Amino acid sequence: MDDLDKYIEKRKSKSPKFAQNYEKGYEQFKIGALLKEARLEAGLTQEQVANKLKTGKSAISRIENHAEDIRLSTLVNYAQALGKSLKLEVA
Amino acid sequence: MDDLDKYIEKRKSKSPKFAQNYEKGYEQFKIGALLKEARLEAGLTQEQVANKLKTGKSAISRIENHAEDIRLSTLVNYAQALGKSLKLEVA
DNA sequence: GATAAAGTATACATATATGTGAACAGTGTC
DNA sequence: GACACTGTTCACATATATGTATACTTTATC
Repeated sequence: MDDLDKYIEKRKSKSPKFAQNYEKGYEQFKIGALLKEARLEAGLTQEQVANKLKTGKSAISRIENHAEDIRLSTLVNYAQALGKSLKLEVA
Repeated sequence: MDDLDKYIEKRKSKSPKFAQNYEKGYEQFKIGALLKEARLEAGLTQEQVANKLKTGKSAISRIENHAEDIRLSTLVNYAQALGKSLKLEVA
C-alpha cells in the first residue's frame, strides 16, 4: 500500500461521508489527495504553493481536503505551481 | 492530420482569440474539441447528451465551444453520458 | 509548556460556471 | 420555399468555486 492509499484509508476512517462517496466511485475525491501527494513530493508547503498561485494557504488546504469539485483551471494552475502539468483523457 | 486536428485548425481560422490562446499552450481550449469528438464517435447529438445530463442543448454547445474553463464534475458527467470515463494525471 | 511552523476550519465576499429559455443559423429533404 | 433537425448565441437567474481574513489545531523543537 503506497502513501496515497494510506492517506485515503485515513480519510475514510475519519470521515464517513468521504468513505461513502469514495466507495461509490466518485474518484474526484482522490484529486485532493493526488495534489497533496504531488506537493509533498515537490517538497513544498501549502503556503509556498499559495504564494505561487497568489492566494492564501487556507484555499490550498480546502482544495486538498474538500475538493468535491474543482475548476479545471485551478487544477492546471496547481500542477504548474509544482512544476508539473495536468494530463487529461476521455477513455 | 486527424479529425480533431482539422477541427482545431478550423476553429483557429475562424477565431483569432481561440488561435492566440491555443498557441500559448492553454490546452484547456482543447477540452471542448475533445468532448465533441468523443460525442460524435458515440453517435450522439448535443440534445441527446443534454437529456442524459438533465440540462439543455445550449449548455452542451457552450461547453464544446466556449469552455475556457469548466468544472471537473461537468467533465466527469459529460464523459459518463458518453459511456466513457475521465482519466486524470499530474505528471 | 512555550514557541514557531504547518495545516485546518469557518464565515463572508466575489468571481464565474452552469441552468434555462428564446431566437437565430446551418443543413438536408421534400 | 417550407419543413424538420441540429447546433449556436444571447440574456438572465442560480449554484457553487474561489479569494480573503481570522481563529483554531497539530506537530515538532527547545
